[in-house]
Amino acid sequence: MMMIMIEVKRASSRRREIAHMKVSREQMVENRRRILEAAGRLFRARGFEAVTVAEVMRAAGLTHGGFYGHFRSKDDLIAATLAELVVAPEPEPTALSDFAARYLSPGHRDNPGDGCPVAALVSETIRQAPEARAAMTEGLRRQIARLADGADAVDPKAARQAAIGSWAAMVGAVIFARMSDDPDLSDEVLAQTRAWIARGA
Amino acid sequence: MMMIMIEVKRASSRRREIAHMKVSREQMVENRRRILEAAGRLFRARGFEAVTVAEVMRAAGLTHGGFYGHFRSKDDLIAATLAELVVAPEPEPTALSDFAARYLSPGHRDNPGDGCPVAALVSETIRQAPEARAAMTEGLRRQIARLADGADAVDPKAARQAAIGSWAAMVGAVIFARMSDDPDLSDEVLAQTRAWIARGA
DNA sequence: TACGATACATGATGATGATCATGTTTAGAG
DNA sequence: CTCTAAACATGATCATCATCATGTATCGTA
Repeated sequence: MMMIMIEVKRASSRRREIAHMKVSREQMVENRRRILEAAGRLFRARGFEAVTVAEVMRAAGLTHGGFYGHFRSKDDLIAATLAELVVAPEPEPTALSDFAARYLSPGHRDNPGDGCPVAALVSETIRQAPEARAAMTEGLRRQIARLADGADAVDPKAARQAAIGSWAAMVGAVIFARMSDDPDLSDEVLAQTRAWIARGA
Repeated sequence: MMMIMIEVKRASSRRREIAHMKVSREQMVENRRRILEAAGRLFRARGFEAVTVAEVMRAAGLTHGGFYGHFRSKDDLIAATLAELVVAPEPEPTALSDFAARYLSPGHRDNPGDGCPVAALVSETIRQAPEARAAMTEGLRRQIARLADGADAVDPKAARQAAIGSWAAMVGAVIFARMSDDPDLSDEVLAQTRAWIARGA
């Protein structure tokens, strides 16, 4: 859930130094990583549509022209970013209630850019290209499995039900909390959802 | 949750008949209603960004030029549409479990255009103008109150907690179900969330 | 009944942003 | 050490909108 901050200043000055330069193979790999990292942060913070290709490249310390050397299209970048964010990470086992406590915290609500990509992007992913939906669907499968492992239920069926219900509630609650323009209601949604989940985990 | 279908064909031919015509006061009121109706359907089906002003007007049987006689801007239309969809309707009392059963049905999942505006649009509303967020927040308040009324809980505190937790789970589950490209997983999310809510309602 | 305001149609305008075209330079093959 | 292809920068292009400008015909007032 946390994110490595990249040094934008450094990247920016580096760009000047290496202007008009073919870059080493490892530098290119590093550049691709930066692009995905920047895209992950920007997409989560502002959504797929609102973020421009040029902006992602700038945040990665490059200019817009080089983009199509790394990705076929913006759709391609979106799919790759989702794959990176939701299917690449190794799932760590966690107790469901611990996870819910962190997930439903004001800190998470207030920092979408380095928060859960599902809460930030599921809804938009509905209308994205098949590859993007596939990545998000795979992420959903894994998250359900992970939470079912961390649920203390009597049997696997009950664990899976708790995982699905709790996960839906967590994501819904964070979306509500981010949308609300009333801070008290926002806090209440987080706290009550957490209590509601604890009651049945 | 249901919607009145407007006769697009009829509206379209009517447009031809009344080309270049100042319209009666009641016709203008009717036109505004049609615009909001069309916007409600299109926004829910495809999101705020993907729908163009011209398209809304066309669906309402008019052309793009007249739009600014009714609304100050597209943002203004968005706010007005949300107000219409989520705060205007008179809340009918419903048992929470009955409501959840309808809400978590495949029929609702498969017809966003005449389905719940919250499931379709909360997430995008986070980045909309203050008026839009205010309308959606007010809708959230009312829905929580309505569901709390319909919950059979021992005390009002428990009812409110059940309302918030269940509502977050319902919206999250419908979003998941719409996003999933795996029909089995999609169905499972709906069914399990419904069971999970029933367990604690 | 005549006229002025208005509701809408048609046709710009201007900005934005994805994608392409071209140039420069050096990494890395030979 | 040479050359060539690659990687990125700069500068188009082209489409898509939101919004504005103008014209027309009728509604509703006087």
